Amino acid sequence: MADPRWLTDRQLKTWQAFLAVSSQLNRRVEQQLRDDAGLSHPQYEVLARLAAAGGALRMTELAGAALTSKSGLSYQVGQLEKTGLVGRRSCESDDRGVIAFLTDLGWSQLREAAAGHAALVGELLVDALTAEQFGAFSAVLDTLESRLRGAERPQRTAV
Amino acid sequence: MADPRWLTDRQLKTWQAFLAVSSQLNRRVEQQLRDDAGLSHPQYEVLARLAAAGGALRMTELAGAALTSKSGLSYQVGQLEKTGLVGRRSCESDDRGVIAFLTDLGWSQLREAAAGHAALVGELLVDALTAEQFGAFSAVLDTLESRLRGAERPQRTAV
DNA sequence: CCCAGGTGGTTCAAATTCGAACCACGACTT
DNA sequence: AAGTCGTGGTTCGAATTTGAACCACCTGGG
Repeated sequence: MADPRWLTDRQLKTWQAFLAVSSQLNRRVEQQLRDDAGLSHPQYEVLARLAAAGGALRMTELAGAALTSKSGLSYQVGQLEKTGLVGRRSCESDDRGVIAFLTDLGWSQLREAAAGHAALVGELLVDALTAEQFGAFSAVLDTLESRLRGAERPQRTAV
Repeated sequence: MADPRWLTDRQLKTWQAFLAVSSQLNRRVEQQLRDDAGLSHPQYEVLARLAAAGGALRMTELAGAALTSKSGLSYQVGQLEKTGLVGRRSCESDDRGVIAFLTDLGWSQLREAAAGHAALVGELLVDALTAEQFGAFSAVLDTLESRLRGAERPQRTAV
């Protein structure tokens, strides 16, 4: 193979900044959720998704954005079940299916955690940027997201 | 406390897109490194930092951008030592210190992994965006990074 | 009806992660 | 020189993560 591709300093620096920001943001959010509501970030995500879907969702749908693996999801839902924030019931139309749903306790815990979470994200991500920057950032993420979704395993470089 | 802050749909969606992109990118990179060179992403980061510093660095410096905790770093360096990619020697000027350094094998493994890594990051992050988008993205990350570094624990919301 | 193949979820073992506790040493006081 | 405090790294146990193996069930074809 010919001359392999290299990244410019700027490109490399950007990539590293992305990693650093990502790691730091996660750390902060994790800490806030832990302190405010005793939840881990993955757990909060589960609750939030359930709430966004009206309170119940099939496991597969929950696994959607793949913030975690299938088994990881099973584990977290298991933890949330132990603490009584969600419950499981089987799916009527498909006996294999399992539906996770928010309990009353789950709803209220989520409500509590959500305020602090929104405040933190607002502070770290929104307030830190100008409206213009935020718009550009948002657009870039959309682009990247769809690009990433598209080619799971780009074996072929064919255009 | 008065009316808690809420995020707009757009803001929330952006935050979620960030999480998704971050998670997906990590997954891809992890897979490439594993396939190409049998390294995990944290391990690659260690090698890359060592190389960037000329081949050796103190543990503390390595822990720098906090992609992992102190103990996590100890663990990974331990793994790399087992496979012979790095070595440890004590620091002359400070007996507490430990200096990790790249072995010859480490250099060559890194060289191999680096090409594929650069290609992948180039493809997923650089090629996916217009030059203009990339510039904006880069600027935003710089802003966020410095903002995150600044206030470790924003107890006070004072403006 | 029965079988092959695919999907939805869980379970298992192994690897990794984190924070807390810990040890050894340097720096500064007295 | 002894004492105290802060720093650099490692070690420990507990929690989490992952992919692979597995089981139960649906779907389509004989």
